[in-house]
Amino acid sequence: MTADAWLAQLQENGYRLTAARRAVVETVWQATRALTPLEVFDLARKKYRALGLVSVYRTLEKLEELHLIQRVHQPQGCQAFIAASRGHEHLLLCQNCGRVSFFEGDDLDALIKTISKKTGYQIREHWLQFFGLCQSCQ
Amino acid sequence: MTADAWLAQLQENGYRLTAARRAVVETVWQATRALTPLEVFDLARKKYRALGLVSVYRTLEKLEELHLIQRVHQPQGCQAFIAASRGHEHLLLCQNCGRVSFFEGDDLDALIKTISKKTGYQIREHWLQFFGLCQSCQ
DNA sequence: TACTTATTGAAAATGATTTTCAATTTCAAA
DNA sequence: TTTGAAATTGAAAATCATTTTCAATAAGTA
Repeated sequence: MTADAWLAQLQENGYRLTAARRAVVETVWQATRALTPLEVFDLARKKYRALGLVSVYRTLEKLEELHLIQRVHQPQGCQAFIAASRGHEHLLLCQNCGRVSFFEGDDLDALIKTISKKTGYQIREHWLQFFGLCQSCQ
Repeated sequence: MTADAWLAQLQENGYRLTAARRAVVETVWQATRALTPLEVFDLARKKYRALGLVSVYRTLEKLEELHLIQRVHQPQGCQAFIAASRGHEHLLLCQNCGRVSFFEGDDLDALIKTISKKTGYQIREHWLQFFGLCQSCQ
C-alpha cells in the first residue's frame, strides 16, 4: 500500500482525484504519529498552499469510511487519525513522541471466556492499546 | 463508597458543598451507563431545578481530577463519564443499552513481554475494553 | 473539446465547552 | 449566632472545533 493506492481506492469508490485530496492523503500516509485535522491542514498546506481546512475534514471522513485511516483514542483527546491497521492489530503509542506502531498476536480468548462466564455478557469486540516509550525515546 | 463519600472527598480537597454539586454528584453516582455533560444536566435538574449546565461541567472536572469518575471512550464519542473503577479494572460496555460494568483479572504480562521484545518499546500502561451485550439485552 | 457533476475554499452556521461577571452562598472565625 | 472573605453560582458572551451553505472551479466522461 502506498499513498497512490489510497488515491486509487478513493477513485474506485467514485471520488475524484484532486490536488486537495492528494495533499491530505500524502500527509496522513507519511505520518508516523496520529494527526488532528488541524495538524493535517498545516502539514498538507506545505504541499498544496490553496488547501482549505474544510477539504481536510471531508477527505479524512472519506478515508475513514473506506477504513484506510482510523481514529486514535488518547488521554489528551480522540480527534487524531493514523493509517489503519491491516487485520487484527492493536496500537502501541509512544507517550513521548507520539509515534504509533501496531502489534498483533494478542490472545484474549481465555480471558474473554472467563469474563463472559463471570458477568453474563456476550462479548463481541475488544479494544486493546499499549502506551510506553519507543526505542529512541527511552 | 457512596455519593456522600464523593461529596466528602470534594470537601476534603477544599471544595465547598453546594446544591448544584450534590445534584451532579448524586446523578453520576447513580448512573449505570456513561453520561455526557448534557445528560447529567437533564437528569440532575430533576433533583435541583436551578442547576446550570456550567456547573455540571465544573463539577465533572473536579470529580475527574479526584479520580472519582472517568471518561469512557466509545466509537460514537468520548465525552461521557462513569464512576471510576477501583484499582486495576477494565470496562465492559453493553452495545445495546450502554450499561457499564467492570472486570479485573486480565493477565497481559506475557503478551506485554513479547511485544516489548518484538518492538523495542518500554510498555508502561494499557487500555483494555470489551464490548458486547449484557445479560438482559441478549 | 464540451459538458455534467463532484469538489473546492470562504463564509456563515452550529454545537460543545470555556470564560467572564455580578449576585449569591458557603463556611470559618469572631 | 452573626459576619465577612472567598468560593461558587447561573446567565450571557466568547471561543473553538466541526459542519453546512454556496457560487466558482475542476475532474473526467462522452
